Amino acid sequence: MARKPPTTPRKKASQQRSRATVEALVEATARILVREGFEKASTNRIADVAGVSVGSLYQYFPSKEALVAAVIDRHNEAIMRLVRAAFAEVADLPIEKAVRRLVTVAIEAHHIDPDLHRILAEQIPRSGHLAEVEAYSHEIHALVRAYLERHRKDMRKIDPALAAFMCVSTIEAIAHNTVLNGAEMLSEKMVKVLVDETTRMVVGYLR
Amino acid sequence: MARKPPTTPRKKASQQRSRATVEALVEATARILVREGFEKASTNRIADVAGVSVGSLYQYFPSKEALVAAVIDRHNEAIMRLVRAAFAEVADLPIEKAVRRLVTVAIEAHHIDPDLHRILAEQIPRSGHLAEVEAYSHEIHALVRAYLERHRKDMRKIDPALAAFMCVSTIEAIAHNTVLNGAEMLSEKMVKVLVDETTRMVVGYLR
Amino acid sequence: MARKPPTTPRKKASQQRSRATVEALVEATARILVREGFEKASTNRIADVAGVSVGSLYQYFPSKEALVAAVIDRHNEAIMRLVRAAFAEVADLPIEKAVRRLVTVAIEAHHIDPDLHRILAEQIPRSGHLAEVEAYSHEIHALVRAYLERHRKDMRKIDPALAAFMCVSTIEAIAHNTVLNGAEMLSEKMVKVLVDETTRMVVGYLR
Amino acid sequence: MARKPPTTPRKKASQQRSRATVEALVEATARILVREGFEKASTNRIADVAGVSVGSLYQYFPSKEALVAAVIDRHNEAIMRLVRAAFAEVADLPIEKAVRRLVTVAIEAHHIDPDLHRILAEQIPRSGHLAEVEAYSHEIHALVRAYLERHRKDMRKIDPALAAFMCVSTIEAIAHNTVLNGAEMLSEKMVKVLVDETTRMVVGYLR
DNA sequence: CATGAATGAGACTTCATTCAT
DNA sequence: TATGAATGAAGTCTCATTCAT
Repeated sequence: MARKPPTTPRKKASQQRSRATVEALVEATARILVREGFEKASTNRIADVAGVSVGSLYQYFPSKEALVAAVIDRHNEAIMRLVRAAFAEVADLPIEKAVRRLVTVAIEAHHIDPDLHRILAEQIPRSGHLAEVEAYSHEIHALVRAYLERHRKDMRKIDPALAAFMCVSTIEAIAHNTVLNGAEMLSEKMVKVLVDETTRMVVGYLR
Repeated sequence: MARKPPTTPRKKASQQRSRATVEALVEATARILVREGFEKASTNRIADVAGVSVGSLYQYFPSKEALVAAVIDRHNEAIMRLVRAAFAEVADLPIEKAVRRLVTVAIEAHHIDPDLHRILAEQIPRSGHLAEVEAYSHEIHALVRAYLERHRKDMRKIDPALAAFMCVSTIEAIAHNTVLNGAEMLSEKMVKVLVDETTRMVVGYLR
Repeated sequence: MARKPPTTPRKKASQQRSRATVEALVEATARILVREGFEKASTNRIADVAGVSVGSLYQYFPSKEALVAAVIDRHNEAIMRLVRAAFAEVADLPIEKAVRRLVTVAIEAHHIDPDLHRILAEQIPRSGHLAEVEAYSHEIHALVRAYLERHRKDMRKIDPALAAFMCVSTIEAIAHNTVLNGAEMLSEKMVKVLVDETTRMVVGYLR
Repeated sequence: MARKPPTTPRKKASQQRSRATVEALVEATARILVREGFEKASTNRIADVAGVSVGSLYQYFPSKEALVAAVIDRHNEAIMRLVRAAFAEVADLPIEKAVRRLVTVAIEAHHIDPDLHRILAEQIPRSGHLAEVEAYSHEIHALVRAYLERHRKDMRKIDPALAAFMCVSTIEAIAHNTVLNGAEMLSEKMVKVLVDETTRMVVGYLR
């Protein structure tokens, strides 16, 4: 077993069939991860579920890690699409409105695929892709910080980096716990209440 | 779906030698988890590091899971000792003072063994240990809720369970991120700032 | 009570190479059973003798039991080929001739691979293989019973199932003991005498 | 692990407590063999069930094999007590009566502890005690042969050794199959029928 | 390019036996 | 002599990865 197998996709999947295969593999990995857990996600099983041979799997992904990395990436990209859009929307909105929107998006983002989210949260450290994931984290902090600096005059005096850290930590945690803690808190109404509360907490903090 | 191997210790260590062995095994597990990661924590390696034979390992722990469970428990117990003491101290203090103390304790608790904490939080497969961990989580929520109910007259009207959820999520997240984000935020002064900020956020929210 | 690991082959050997591997594994198992006994028949050793890797073994057989089951089956199938042919031959023969032929075949059948036969009879844990073995046993009883019913008019009045039980037990035991008791009783002449005696016993019983 | 550990009892169990311990160990072994199978009969488990420590087990039995051997011996002795008594009773009886009694005893003997009998039949080859067991087998053949020689004038001309082989094989097989085939054939009446039939077969053969 | 048979290191676990107390 | 903790060889089985076809 090679100590550090590469984790970047092997080729550009230039042809159509290739792309379909790659997609099938990533999808199969995600599904197995969610439905059967990390332990069961062997490369043979993944290839099987994807409907291709192990050989083909290794044609496109140099290692199992690379496959998991691709799943992580796909999921994070989906989240980031929501998040980036929300920040664009919100750039000129007043604090209260902006925060409310961002909190809502945070919860929505955790709803994209909660089970996958939970599994990936566990697997990321093992996947050797902390760096990529931290890039997303940094991006979010930067977005928040940019918003805060832009609206600094409507807030109390506070270091923007520190405030960003506080806000991101808080919102992320509440969204995470809300969604991952399962069915008990998922009613429409409950979500609305949580958005209200979180907004109140963050806005109160910033002012 | 999954077979559930037991995760409770196999026999009580009655003699002195036994207790030393058990202790050595748990300690070795924790050390390997921290220094080499979950993947490397094989039963043979654990026994090796503990200076005993695999046979002895299985004399006291019915599975690898049970060993990890013991580590989790030991760590959570250490945290809970701090936390319970803090709540006892704080029971009659006014909100501001109480929150400040609890935030401080949260950060201290994450400092008990930050590396182990990180591993346990990130790298341990949740399945199988959920029960143990949730028990502690519930206890903390209950403690916070009890405090809030006791001091309800000094706060705005708010559902105690909901408020507990908000406060625990927030404080826990900030403490977690503060400690786990590594060396950059660990200065005495920085910690004080973070305690101030978190206290302000939570107190502002409750009033 | 006991978990029941599967004992049926894991996948059909579709390609030629596969079939050779499967064959080699079953053959190796039989050889080790005979030459070194059940205890020595570890999966690693079997794979080794078969000239393949353990991995390949588990590609085709889900457990050690399954391998043993395959050996049993192969042996029983070989026996049953003789036995079925003999019953076909004998269907219309008069009792004396028929019994003589069947006794002879019973001894021949035990000669197919006497050492393997002994091991299978004596040393294989019954649990798990009972089903397969009983199927053959039932088939033999049914064949005998069918013959007896067909020739009922040449015999005394007797329950065919009971008579089948008596005849099969007797013939099987004598053939078994004859062959397994080793070299001392294997002379041509001795076999003839034993066939005579057994025939006399059984025919005398039926008439 | 020593290649060939001794299988004879280590000491004479001269004292009373010793004898009780030895008895408890043999009994525990038999019970585990019957109730949980050979696989579960580990020395630790045996000691546990016997209510003594493993250390004590090895005080009295030099190996697990020796323990199994003791069980085999105890069981065979019990059988042989019946058998010897029966032959004594039968020595001067006419053939028909004698055979009937011996067949009955054979079935009774198999009833002493059928489950243990079945397990032991499997384990004897592994136990390295074939020799002792064959001694019993020889004894039985000798007893039958002696009877046959004594009553030779009431039979057709036949080699006594051969006739003994035929009779023992037949009676043993029928008794074995009758008892081991389980509940379906155990009614009082059925046993009587089987005794009748077996007697008829054997007597018919001898005359 | 695809296939899937083959590989083999290594993980987990058991158990007969020894030996310090 | 009894105890039971400790040992470690050995067994079963999995799975990431390679490579002949």
